[in-house]
Amino acid sequence: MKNKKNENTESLILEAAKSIFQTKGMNGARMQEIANKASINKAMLHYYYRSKQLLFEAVFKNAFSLLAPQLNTILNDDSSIEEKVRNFCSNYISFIIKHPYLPNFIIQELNRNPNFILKMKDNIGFPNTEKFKKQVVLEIEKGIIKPIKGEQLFINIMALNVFPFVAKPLIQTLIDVEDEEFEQIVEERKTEVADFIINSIKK
Amino acid sequence: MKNKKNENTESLILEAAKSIFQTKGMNGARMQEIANKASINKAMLHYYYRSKQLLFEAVFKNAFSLLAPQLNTILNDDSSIEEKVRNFCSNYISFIIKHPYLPNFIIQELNRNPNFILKMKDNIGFPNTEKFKKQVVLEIEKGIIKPIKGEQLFINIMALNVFPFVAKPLIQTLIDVEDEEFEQIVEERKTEVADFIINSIKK
DNA sequence: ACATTTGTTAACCAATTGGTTGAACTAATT
DNA sequence: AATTAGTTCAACCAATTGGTTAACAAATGT
Repeated sequence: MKNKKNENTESLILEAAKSIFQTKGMNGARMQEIANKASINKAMLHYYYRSKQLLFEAVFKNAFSLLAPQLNTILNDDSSIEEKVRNFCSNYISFIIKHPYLPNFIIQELNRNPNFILKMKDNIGFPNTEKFKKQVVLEIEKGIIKPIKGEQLFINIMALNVFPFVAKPLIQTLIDVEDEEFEQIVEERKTEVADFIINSIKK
Repeated sequence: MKNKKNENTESLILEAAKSIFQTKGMNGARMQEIANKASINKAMLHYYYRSKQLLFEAVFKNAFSLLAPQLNTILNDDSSIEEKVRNFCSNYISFIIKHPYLPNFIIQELNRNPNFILKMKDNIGFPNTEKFKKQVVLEIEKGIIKPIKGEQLFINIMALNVFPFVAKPLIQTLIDVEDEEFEQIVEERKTEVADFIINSIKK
């Protein structure tokens, strides 16, 4: 076997890189800062990941592979729209509270380099909205929910869940609350958002 | 009087800086690139704005002063909640279509430096949600709308309007549509979002 | 035991980048 | 015409930064 430090160092680097990239972005992150965080020499970053770009891509893929399964719960689950919405809002907000920088990181870096997501699309497990859209059509036909395009409903669900995390500094200042109260408001949204959506679409 | 080129160059720089900063952010922007865009020498940027930081702040304030009045329409207007929501969704989405990079720019840079917004707070015209919150309480008492916290309703309105622009690359890939169709979906949201909100809160 | 591979570091390098300088240019003012 | 004040530029500078190198240390295999 190899040096046992090997695996240790590699994941140590990834963890440090995750933390720096997710808070400062590709452009704001410094290789030296990542090395410091991992308590190793800067040359090691290149030894294990060759370049800043490749290290960044490793972090990004790692982040996206964490997010994708969350989205798939609402897209591929077999329960009713109402159940899915209630489940998703609660679980997804819990998930983001645990990974607060994640959605913003992904959104920001995809804006910086939009065709970067194409590399992800090939992976199995990449979220697909087809099943969800069909289900929306079906429940409308059955008279369970009011007419709405699947795409619009999906965007609304995402927006209501994710936006408070992405725009936290702006929103927090606009509604003039401190951290503690903001966290409480976000916590409330686990059910608040679900109710808001169901109220709107349920017949 | 001074050289008449003066004012011209200064606003030329601001326009170029706006374009570069809003697409690449503070960290991604290069002074040389801004100078190129303005077709002037790099030294001129420092002659008129002293430093990258100050040039950036000028751009940021400019952007924020464009956004603030938009928010104030829904916060300070005297019409009913329903009217305000319908008006705001239509006007705000039209506004962002004209300035597509603006919301993301503001959100991104506030995440990078959260206490930057405090400098804005002093300015008159900084959006304040007090009146809106009172109106929500009032319309609930009158039985016009269902119970909901003003803060939550405000966050929902913002989220549904802004999120598609902020997360465009992600959403567009997830729902698998090309630019043209995405623009059409966004256009639909001028009324779609308003209906969605009203449906949810109207008694 | 010894050679080879793998892991780690300090020092170094070339390119980039924000910022400065001093001279040249322009247009009012005296 | 000379002076003055503001404007513009080419060249330069120091610091930062991603990346490399060469030597050393620690495992591993034979």
